Amino acid sequence: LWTIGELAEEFGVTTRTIRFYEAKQLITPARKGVARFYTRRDRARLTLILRSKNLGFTLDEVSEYLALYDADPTHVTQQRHLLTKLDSQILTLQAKRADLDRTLRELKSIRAQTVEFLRANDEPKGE
Amino acid sequence: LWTIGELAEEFGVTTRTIRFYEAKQLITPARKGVARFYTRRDRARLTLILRSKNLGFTLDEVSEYLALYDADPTHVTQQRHLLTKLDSQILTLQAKRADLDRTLRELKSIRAQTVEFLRANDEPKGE
DNA sequence: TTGCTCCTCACGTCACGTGAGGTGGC
DNA sequence: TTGCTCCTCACGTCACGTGAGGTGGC
Repeated sequence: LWTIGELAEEFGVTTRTIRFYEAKQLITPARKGVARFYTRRDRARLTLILRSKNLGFTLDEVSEYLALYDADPTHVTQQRHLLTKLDSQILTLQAKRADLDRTLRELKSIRAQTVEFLRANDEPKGE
Repeated sequence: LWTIGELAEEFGVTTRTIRFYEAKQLITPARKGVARFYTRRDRARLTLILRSKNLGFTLDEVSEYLALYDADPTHVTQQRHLLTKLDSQILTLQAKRADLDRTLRELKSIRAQTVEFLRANDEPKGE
């Protein structure tokens, strides 16, 4: 079991952030007295939350996303619904990756031009 | 020249969003009377703003990013500063892409398992 | 005159940041 | 007793959303 401070430091977020996710019912830690204690499952969910947020999803979307992981594989209709959500999520992420790659190419191009400029205008003061 | 409504529809944002970027001094459209009119330069900046935001940057960061595009290539020290910023931005984006690829692989794995489950449990009702 | 798009406040929302003030166990 | 970490309000902030009420030109 981990304390909120340990988790916060390990994941590079504030304790406020972790408590906020609890208020949104994304994580439900155990209590000993008034203090919170987190299990391995809570840590796994926090990993998924932070990664999803880093990809630009809202906490409502993350909530649905977490449900995909918890999905009970009993009912076929449920699984068909899951498949639809997965496909749409995958398309969204692929579009985002295309944006990201385009921006990276542009930045690298600007970088190359800058390096070339510096090479050309480098004043050999030390000689 | 474009009106704010034309730009909003073309870029899939609200007019409120475009006016907000003006308040943050990211875009400075011309005025005819009280109405705003946007040039090709304004459109180009809006493209960069929206793409950067989609990658998770704040408007303050976008403001710096736009400055990289406008950077006057006259002074060497300025260019060295630009190079530092470019390298840090490139590293950030590469980390983000790693996160994105990891998530995509996981979603595709869950998808494959779901498809397999549906294949195995498919009830041949129509026969 | 009626529609349409434009405008300026201004309050609401989401995801936290940031103190304020207080409690519990080594 | 002093430190440290934990706690619960509660107001502030950022990037807009969402009306409220009003103006201008085809």
